[in-house]
Amino acid sequence: MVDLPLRRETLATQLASRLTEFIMAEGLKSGTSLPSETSLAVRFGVSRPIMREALRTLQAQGIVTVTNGKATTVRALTDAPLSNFFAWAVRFEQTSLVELLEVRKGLELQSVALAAQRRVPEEIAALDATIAQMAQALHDADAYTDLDYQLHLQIATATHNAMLRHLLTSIREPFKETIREGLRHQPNDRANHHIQAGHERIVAAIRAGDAATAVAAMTRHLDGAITRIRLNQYGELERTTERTELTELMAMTGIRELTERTKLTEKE
Amino acid sequence: MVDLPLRRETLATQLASRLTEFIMAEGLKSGTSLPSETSLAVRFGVSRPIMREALRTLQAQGIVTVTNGKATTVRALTDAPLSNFFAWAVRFEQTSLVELLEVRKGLELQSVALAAQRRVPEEIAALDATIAQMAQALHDADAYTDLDYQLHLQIATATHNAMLRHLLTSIREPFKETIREGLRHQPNDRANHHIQAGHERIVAAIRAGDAATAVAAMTRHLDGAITRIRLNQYGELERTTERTELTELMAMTGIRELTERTKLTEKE
DNA sequence: TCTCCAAAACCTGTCAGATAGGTTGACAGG
DNA sequence: CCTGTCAACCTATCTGACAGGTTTTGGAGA
Repeated sequence: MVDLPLRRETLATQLASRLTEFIMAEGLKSGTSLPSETSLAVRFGVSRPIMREALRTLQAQGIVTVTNGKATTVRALTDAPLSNFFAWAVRFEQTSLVELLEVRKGLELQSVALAAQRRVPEEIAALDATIAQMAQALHDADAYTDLDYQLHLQIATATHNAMLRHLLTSIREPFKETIREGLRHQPNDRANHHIQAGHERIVAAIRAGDAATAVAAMTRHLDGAITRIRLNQYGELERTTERTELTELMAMTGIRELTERTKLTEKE
Repeated sequence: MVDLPLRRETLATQLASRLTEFIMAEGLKSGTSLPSETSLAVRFGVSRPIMREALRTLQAQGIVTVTNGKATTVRALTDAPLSNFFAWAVRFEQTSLVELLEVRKGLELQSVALAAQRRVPEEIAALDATIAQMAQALHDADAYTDLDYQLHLQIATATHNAMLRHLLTSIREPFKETIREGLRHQPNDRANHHIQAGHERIVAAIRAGDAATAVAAMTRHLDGAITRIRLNQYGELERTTERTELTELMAMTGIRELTERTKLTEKE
């Protein structure tokens, strides 16, 4: 006798799978309407509430859009599910921003590399425009943060890899508020100019189509920072030479007390 | 007059947000039980079906586990939502495996780099054990595929970055079946040994704690392959020298007709 | 008094039926 | 041709009920 329970999945869970198969089988493209809840419920032999639970699952997975009054439609791929995931991972404190930043580093490096290889003139122009705006927003933390976000997004777009762009967009969101806070509490001219210089180096390399240099610049922009956090954990902050980069990193990761210590050190 | 619609969100959608806030506010850790659907429905002033729809949303987001008979519990972070996302992106044909492979490259490079820096003796031992098994499974496509998956997972684990591991695990799933198929249809001794040698180089660098070499080895394992796909698109396959690496890549991306052409070329 | 088992209590799973409210298109009237 | 109204259809939400799995508890038996 087997003691393995059969069909442990609820109807709604099974339905969710069936519905995605249904969408695939019918070859429904994004924007296409699904049959009404009632007819779907009849077709799959379940009650309407159960069908609704299944549709909510698909909605949460970003597969369909449900609107009152209209028919449910198939949705184009969005980064909403990814954003949700990263946001929850951080909020639930099962993932630190440092961990996320390490992942982001891998993605950003691949991003600049591909961007340098594939950018078209319009994308270069857009990058230049953003850089110019950033130069004028050096003292406006809010504006600068938004432009920074925009710049990295434009780089990701220049890769012509939608999945990479989705991931970078989503993974960056949890940082956004923290970066802004960091910049607000630390209006440091030297640091700001240093950050801006880094951005310009990256864009210049992309413009030149020089992937290796672009990666190097982005690495300098992100990498050293991560290791310096760890150095600091071992009490070796004082030996760190390039404090401005450290400052930038702290702004990104929201490590406040470290910021305070740096300020003190700098005043001496 | 503003033409912004007011409160377009459904009760269930709003509830999903409220529930995550509720979980956070109560400081519920993974494994903790939530109140019953009925009591939650009463507490938030909605009917039970609506509360169920909200809980299904959280379930789809991987935040809770709903089990018949038991109370709903808060769930530890899983890669299920990510796997879902990547699988759907590929199945819905909005993302190509090449795009996914480019993303994966960024993650894998960061993965080996961190693994080389942070691996502990037990992890080195595990990697060695897997490599040894792979050496003996060179002619068993199924076994080799599983071991390959296991190896990359072990590397990701050695980064001690759970988020990176989640992403790599999830992004790899869509490839799995394709890789297996590729290896099955192409029992090429030279190619197999070449793949195995690449794996051994990677593990050796990790063992030595040499991040740069590890990245180089992983790059050789993944990178050249991507560009060669593009070269082939421009009809320059014949000029490509290292065909075994190309073979490996095709197995990974499931480009079958390319495989056929390579075979023919090799026979000459 | 302690052990064990069965029933009760509680929980999720599912259904039927009904009402409210948003969306669209057709059609009549200006 | 434009406009306003109505009908048809769709999602949003609720009530109430029953089925079936899980845990708890209380009583019978040792």
